[in-house]
Amino acid sequence: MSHHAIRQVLQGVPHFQSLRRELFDRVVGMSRLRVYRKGEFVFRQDDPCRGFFVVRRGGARLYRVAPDGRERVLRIVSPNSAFAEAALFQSGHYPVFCTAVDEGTELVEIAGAPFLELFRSEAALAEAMVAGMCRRLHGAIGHMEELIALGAGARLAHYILGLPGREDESGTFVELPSSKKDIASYLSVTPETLSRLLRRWSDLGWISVRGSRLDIHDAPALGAISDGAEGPAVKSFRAGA
Amino acid sequence: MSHHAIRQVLQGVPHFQSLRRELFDRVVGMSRLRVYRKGEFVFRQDDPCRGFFVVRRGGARLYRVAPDGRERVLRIVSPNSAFAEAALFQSGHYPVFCTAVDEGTELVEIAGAPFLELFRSEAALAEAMVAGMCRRLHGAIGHMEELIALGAGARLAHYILGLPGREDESGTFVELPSSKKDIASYLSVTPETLSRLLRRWSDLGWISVRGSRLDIHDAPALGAISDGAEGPAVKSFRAGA
DNA sequence: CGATATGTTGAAGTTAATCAAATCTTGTGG
DNA sequence: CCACAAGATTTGATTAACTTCAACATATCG
Repeated sequence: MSHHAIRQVLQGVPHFQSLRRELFDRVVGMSRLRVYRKGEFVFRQDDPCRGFFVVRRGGARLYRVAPDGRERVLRIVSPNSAFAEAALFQSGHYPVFCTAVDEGTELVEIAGAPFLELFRSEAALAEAMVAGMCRRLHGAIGHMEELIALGAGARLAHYILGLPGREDESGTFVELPSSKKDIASYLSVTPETLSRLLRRWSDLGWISVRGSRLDIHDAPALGAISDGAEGPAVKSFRAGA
Repeated sequence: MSHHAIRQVLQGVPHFQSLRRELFDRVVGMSRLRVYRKGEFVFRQDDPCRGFFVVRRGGARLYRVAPDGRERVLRIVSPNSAFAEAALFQSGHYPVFCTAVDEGTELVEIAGAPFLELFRSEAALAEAMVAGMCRRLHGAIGHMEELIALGAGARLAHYILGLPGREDESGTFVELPSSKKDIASYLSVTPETLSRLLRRWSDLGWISVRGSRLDIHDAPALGAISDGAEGPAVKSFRAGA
């Protein structure tokens, strides 16, 4: 029975934290769990929006394709995070493409129409959703600032430090949530540059790279880089007004 | 009597479009109009959030200040647009600084507390707000994509073409909504680079620059630039999956 | 086990930042 | 109304970061 799994996943999502039992159950009732193969499309740009999603296992890769075929990864969604909620309230079409990162990726899909209905009748849900979106908005702005103001090295360092770290007998490490190609696209650098940066830090003894696993040996050093040390960064201008 | 002015301004804002008369009147009732001097602070980062704003005349300049004093313009708000709504639902503190762009800038301030109360009790308002925020979110993501994927020239061209164009006996023109220094900061280029780009296009006969007024003589050429022609742009990668 | 995609490394070219300094604006006090 | 000071804008020369191009190495999948 997947209801239990669905319940478990949705409980972990901020959107539904403050929801009273009865409403939460209704949301669970309008949801279903689906398993995807690696690279399988979850939806395509301009598809009509059937609902939004929460990741249970694996990952979702949101990206856009330019007219000339180049693609840009906008977000890599990890377990327990929601995505595509905004599409519900917009044009009713998904504004991006979405594929599964790993074989066996599991997503909970919350049906759009019934959810919208519930949304309209329940202020608590509305407020929780709005709060969640504000968070996302600020996240996007933060990412934006990062990407623009800082050099490639700072972006990568910041990104790595932002990944959920795990512990091990060999120390702290993080797992890249997708291929290095995608990470590079997300950070808006070429795969070559990404590779070279990892290499440099590896040579400096700050990290070790084994496939998609990065062992962090000197987080403070990365922190310094991520705060603008070293990189080019637009030195911008001093206050005024 | 400023109520008429307030009513007039708020009617033009998407957030309140779908509101029935009675609710709209209540929103008007919790708003006040205020005039600012050039460069005057509207609020500072971390100030407690008293409410949010709509521009009636002039402009609002939202920016952040880095620890070392450098500032970055995140948004320049023009008449009939709202800002700082997100702060209401977040921590209750403004996440940025805001100053008035022009002498005599007029802003409508909608008081936060009563508005939130109304928001909680009125699903229609909630939905309109959410829709507005989704728009903003997509706007931010769009801006982000621009800033990152495209070169300085493409960003500027795109920005210019996005400004509201006016007509004149001498043709089409746009008015920069703030100083070139601020525009440069917003586009994340140095003032020097901005100046050089305008110069180049001016030499090519595509535009004429007279202070903050730009006459557009060859919009298609700018359009080509803004679509990635010329610029460096991360040539990224071809499809897959 | 071979084919295709991903990741790595090296050399060269370009964009845009930085540094330095001149010129133009704007607001102020005389 | 004019001279001056402060800031904004422009221009030139230099420099560094990152992309691009090319080629090799390593995975991954059928």
